[in-house]
Amino acid sequence: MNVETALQKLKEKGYKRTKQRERILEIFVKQDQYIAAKEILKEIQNDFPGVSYDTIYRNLYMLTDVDILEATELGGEKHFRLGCDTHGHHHHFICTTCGKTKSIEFCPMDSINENLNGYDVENHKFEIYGKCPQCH
Amino acid sequence: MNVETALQKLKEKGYKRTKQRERILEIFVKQDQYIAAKEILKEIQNDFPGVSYDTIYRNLYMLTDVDILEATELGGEKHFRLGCDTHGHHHHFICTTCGKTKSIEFCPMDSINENLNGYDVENHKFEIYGKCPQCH
DNA sequence: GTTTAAATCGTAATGATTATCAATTAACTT
DNA sequence: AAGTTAATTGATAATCATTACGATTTAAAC
Ligand SMILES: [Mn+2]
Ligand SMILES: [Mn+2]
Ligand SMILES: [Zn+2]
Ligand SMILES: [Zn+2]
Repeated sequence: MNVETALQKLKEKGYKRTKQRERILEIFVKQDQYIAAKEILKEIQNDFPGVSYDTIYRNLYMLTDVDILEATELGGEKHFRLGCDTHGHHHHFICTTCGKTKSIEFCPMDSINENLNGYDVENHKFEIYGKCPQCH
Repeated sequence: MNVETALQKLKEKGYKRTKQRERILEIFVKQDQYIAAKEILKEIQNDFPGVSYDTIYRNLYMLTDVDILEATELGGEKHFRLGCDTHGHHHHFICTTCGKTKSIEFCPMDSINENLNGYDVENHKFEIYGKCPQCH
């Protein structure tokens, strides 16, 4: 997904177009990896020295909510990345050094034959952690 | 695993037997669910009004390190549970209301045929979240 | 250009986790 | 049983991510 597509999606949902949002989206579009909130803040401060953490988190959560970003918890911090829209539901290998990801086109839920009768499944997480070829 | 077995394991590793450790282990042995650090603190304060958070965390991490406990991140907080030693490597359904778990005797890594050549896999996480029959 | 609700900023509060260090204690030695 | 010592704990403060909030600004609709 590119920045304009994302901003279009936001417009349709009634969100305003702001310079800060554009900038946040640019950061994510550029890199295929999970990024922590403080890294986003740091990056944005180049253009907007006075950005508030409130602005960062509010937007990250909002963008996750409208499925533009994906979130996960890495090393006790929330990390975000641009959602993959080139294919369907899938999972990721995540490099514990640089945060780059590789898609895993396999969902273990499809293979679950455990008896989960009586259980209400709301969500699931399958992530593989390690070193990518560049960091290995 | 029971408290005495766990304490024996600690002894073999050179850790001392303390009342606080016994108490922490008792809590975990009693319940088949993920518990947050602050809940452990609260529980232990009944017997040791002055326990320090340092004692709680140090022990939880140490017990995880020697494979007596398992840890995971739930809702932004570290949670711990007694490791399952009745069967081999497996995963869990986790109730998002009460923290109780159900073993899932299936590991998606066994079914991974993705090409991960050049990637160094260190770890993986597969968890299913939802409501258990009691909380449903 | 006016209006208005959304968004941002500046700043403070919260809450979990980590760190420090003096005092205590379990386990070993004599 | 008393002495020794390193591990452990308690009291407390620091750190760090995240959340909260009122005042100000701004995007976008009219
Ligand atoms: Mn992907
Ligand atoms: Mn289990
Ligand atoms: Zn990498
Ligand atoms: Zn439950």
